[in-house]
Amino acid sequence: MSISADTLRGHTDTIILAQLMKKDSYGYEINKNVQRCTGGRYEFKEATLYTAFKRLEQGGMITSYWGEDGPGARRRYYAITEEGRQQWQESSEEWKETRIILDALLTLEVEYESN
Amino acid sequence: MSISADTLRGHTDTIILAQLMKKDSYGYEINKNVQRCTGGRYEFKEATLYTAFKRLEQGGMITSYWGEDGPGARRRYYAITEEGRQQWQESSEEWKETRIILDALLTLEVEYESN
DNA sequence: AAGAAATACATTGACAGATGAAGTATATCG
DNA sequence: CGATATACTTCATCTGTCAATGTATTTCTT
Repeated sequence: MSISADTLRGHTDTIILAQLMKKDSYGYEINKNVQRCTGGRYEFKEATLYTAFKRLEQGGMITSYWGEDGPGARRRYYAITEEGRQQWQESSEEWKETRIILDALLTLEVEYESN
Repeated sequence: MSISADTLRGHTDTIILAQLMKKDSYGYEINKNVQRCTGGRYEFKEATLYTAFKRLEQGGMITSYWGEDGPGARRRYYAITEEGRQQWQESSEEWKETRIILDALLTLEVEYESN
């Protein structure tokens, strides 16, 4: 089974931020990581990925720099900012909440209990 | 904390189908149910809700009929079709998969293990 | 009885995120 | 030498969300 994009829509930015929490990285590598982490069930379309980088950079969540000129194609590396770390923190908290709510709404087996 | 719409985008149709799995219902009631189930953390905007009904009906997932003329404003009831039930089944399976994958991607604490 | 609030549905235009498609460039492998 | 992998970029288009606006009825409040 592969995961439809609309289901993950809205999580794109947080997924990228999560990757950058570990270390600076670049588009291609991040996408390979996502593929690996999901057992090949999901990958970003290139346009989605680079659109997200632009959005995140404009929002001050990440900064970018060109990698050293080694062999191979040039890479643009991204680094998460302090603001980005906070954003990731908030988004992943929200995810935990969302998960519970969606369990309730999609299956209707249980009602959501507030704390 | 309330849940941002973008995070739930893509789940709208499945949430509605889940409600209709129980019994026929109408827009206003479904939305009140969603509010109740989420402890007030989420509700559909009206335009979103009625857009979704139209989409689902055009896709053959639901059918609709006007409620009996009782007291109160007229209500358009919706009923889930066999196709809709199958769709709900698939979508909620997908949700279980998605949940695991997003846990991995958003927190990066674990890698997704395929079966 | 008058006015506010709740119930109930519908449409339209604008906006944001995702994406197909196309393009640029280098390195590696057979 | 051609195919494939690596790596980034932009643009036009599509889809779902939603603010705004409108219609209509009933119930609650004073």
